[in-house]
Amino acid sequence: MFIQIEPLSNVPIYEQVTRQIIEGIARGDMGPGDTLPSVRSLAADLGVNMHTVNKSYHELEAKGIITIRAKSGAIIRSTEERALTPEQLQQIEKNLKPVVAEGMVLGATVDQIEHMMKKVFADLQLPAEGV
Amino acid sequence: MFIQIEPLSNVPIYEQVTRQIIEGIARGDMGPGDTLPSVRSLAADLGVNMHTVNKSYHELEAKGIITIRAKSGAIIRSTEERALTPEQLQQIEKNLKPVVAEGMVLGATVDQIEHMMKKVFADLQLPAEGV
Amino acid sequence: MFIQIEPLSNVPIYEQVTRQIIEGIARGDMGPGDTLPSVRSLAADLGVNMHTVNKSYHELEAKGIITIRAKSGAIIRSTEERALTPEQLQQIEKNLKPVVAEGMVLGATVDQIEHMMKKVFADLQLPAEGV
Amino acid sequence: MFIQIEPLSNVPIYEQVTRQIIEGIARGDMGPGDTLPSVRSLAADLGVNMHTVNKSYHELEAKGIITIRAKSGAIIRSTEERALTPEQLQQIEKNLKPVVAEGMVLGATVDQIEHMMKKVFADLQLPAEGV
DNA sequence: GTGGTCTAGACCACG
DNA sequence: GTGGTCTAGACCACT
Repeated sequence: MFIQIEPLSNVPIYEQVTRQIIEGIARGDMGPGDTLPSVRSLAADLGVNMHTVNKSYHELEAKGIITIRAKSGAIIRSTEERALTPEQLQQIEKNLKPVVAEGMVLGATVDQIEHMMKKVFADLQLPAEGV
Repeated sequence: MFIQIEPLSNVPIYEQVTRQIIEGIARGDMGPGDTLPSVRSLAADLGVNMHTVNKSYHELEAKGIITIRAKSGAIIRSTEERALTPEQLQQIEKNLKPVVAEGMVLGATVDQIEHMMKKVFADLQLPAEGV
Repeated sequence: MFIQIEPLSNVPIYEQVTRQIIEGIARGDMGPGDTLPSVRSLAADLGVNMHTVNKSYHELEAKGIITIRAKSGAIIRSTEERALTPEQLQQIEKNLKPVVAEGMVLGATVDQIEHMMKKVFADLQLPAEGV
Repeated sequence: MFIQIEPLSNVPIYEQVTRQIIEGIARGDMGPGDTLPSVRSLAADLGVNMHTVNKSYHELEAKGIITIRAKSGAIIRSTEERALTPEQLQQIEKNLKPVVAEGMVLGATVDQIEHMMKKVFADLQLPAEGV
């Protein structure tokens, strides 16, 4: 598994797990239909408690990214199953805003921020169209 | 003051204050050399605890955005004073990444995310060059 | 067979089987004296484990709805054989209560809930007397 | 507090807590704006673990019935805030169905089931219009 | 072997 | 004092 935990981070461990699984899916490491490792095995891999991973999986389910089949495992949903609601788009904007604002205030130019954006797309192996 | 607190949000109040001050500066509502309201008056305005605003100001100072001078108040530093370090640029990328990744996995297209980016720039009254 | 399994549901598969057999009987698809398919054939039909169907049949027997005779199969009992005890009536009320209460708290009107009730009766092809 | 836990029940404790809080709200024991007891105090009252009550509260939040304000408490939302979606109405029907079907198969008449319905409404102190 | 539930007890951040 | 997070370890139900 490709997940790296930073125990000292302010970001809760379960949130770190959630994010890195999302990034793994975005990157194409895992895709729709694939099964996530069992909560216990992933917990053992990461050296964290089972409940921590469990919470992460339930967060992913709440976001509509995976489906948890009791006693059977967690499966990545297909993009078709996941409807992108206007609320979700708005949420993306809401999440983007403070990051951009802080960057600007710290002295970053629009160009620099867009360059960061390109790097993120590249890291997710996505074509950064027209950026 | 232009700050709106959402008491129901998961985001801590002090963090909401911090972000909105940053957005206010990015938007040009306030600029270098300006003095932030006193901790007490802002706390009274927002109806929150004094300690909450105090924590927010200290967070802004830690980010290098303001300077707190005992008794004379909190002053916004000029952009020249604030050096944009490579570490800070990297931090922006690090903050951008999970937002973008989640958007992609939820089914947003690169175009949609870039559109959100444009809206954020527009909201911050910044020219979105070449986007 | 008319049974549809939803593998993603939180409701255990054996419980889904049990409910749908009950609904089938209520709907009149099958009646007293009829024999349920063998555990093996139904399990094969549904693509589930034999034990799962077996558990469902034993649940139906415990509820007094069918009689399991070793080797000759599971037979639906007649309504006369099944005595409706006061305890069972009370159990119905107990099961109804949380459903109704949640509906009300979520903002449903009495009329809306009664309308749902009518739809359920209609779906079970029963005359909804005086509702 | 009016909650009674049945430790032997198949229904999980956290679910029993959830249901009885919902019934309490439906009954008018508590209303919009009221604060639920803290997870720790309710847990102590009921003789269960804090996490069990915590899970119940989060279930109530997911249903849209309460809002959890971190470090401040859980508040009952007003009915206006809670939009009754068509999905929720359909869910009520889906929950009602197996209960009614089982009643019918066990030999209950439509009248008897509607009588149970009346009793439930009465218990929730609601006018059972035209039933 | 899986996730679900539950307990006990700990430390932290927020207000 | 509140909820949030995390750990450790247990038993159960389902497949």
